[in-house]
Amino acid sequence: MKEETIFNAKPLPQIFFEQPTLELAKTLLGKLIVKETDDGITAGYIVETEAYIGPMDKAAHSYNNRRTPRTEVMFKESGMAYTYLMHTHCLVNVVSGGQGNPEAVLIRALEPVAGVEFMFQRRKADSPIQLTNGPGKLTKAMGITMKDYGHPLTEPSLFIAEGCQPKRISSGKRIGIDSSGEAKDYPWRFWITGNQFVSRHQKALKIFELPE
DNA sequence: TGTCGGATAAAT
DNA sequence: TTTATCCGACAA
Repeated sequence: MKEETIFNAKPLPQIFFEQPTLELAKTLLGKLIVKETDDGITAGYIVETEAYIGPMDKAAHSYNNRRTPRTEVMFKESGMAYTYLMHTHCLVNVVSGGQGNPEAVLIRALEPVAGVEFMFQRRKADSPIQLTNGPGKLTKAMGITMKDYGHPLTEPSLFIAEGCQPKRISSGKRIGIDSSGEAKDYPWRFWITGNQFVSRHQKALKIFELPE
């Protein structure tokens, strides 16, 4: 698996991104995210996501269809990268919801698969677990920056590929949005049940068993 | 636990 | 011009 998997990894087609945001947030789990830079390739399985459904979600930057230079890409077609800065950190989302409907899925944690040596070069960490177990950590480890804003994830040098199918998915409240009114309790955080690379442990509100 | 960093956008 | 944010490093 590893290098050969990556070498052969092909971007998923556009149609993959054209599913409802909550479905996409779940089906992204276990998929491979791949980034190519001058250093080489890094890749990891997505193990944690959060859905943001702009028009009715107070926690989303695009709440109430708020349209600014920052959120502009969320109004475009599904499958683009929405990167933004949170203090000093870059975070990456997958745009969803279709053109004119500003929704997105935040990538919150990865299980490193390839290019771990490059990740350690970019980030100080004691173990591979610490390398990509948070939304700001994984972008730094993979070299994802604001230059990736608006990049279609169906094409190199930043794309999503087939990975592995999780057996169980947990859902719970999203992280870090405590001042977003009723939206703070929406169960729109998803993670692979039991995975070591998830950013923060939390009691699951619901567990989904997936077919083989 | 708490502080601070320093882009973007809302609130004042 | 001030405050808040989908976070993380470090101090204590």
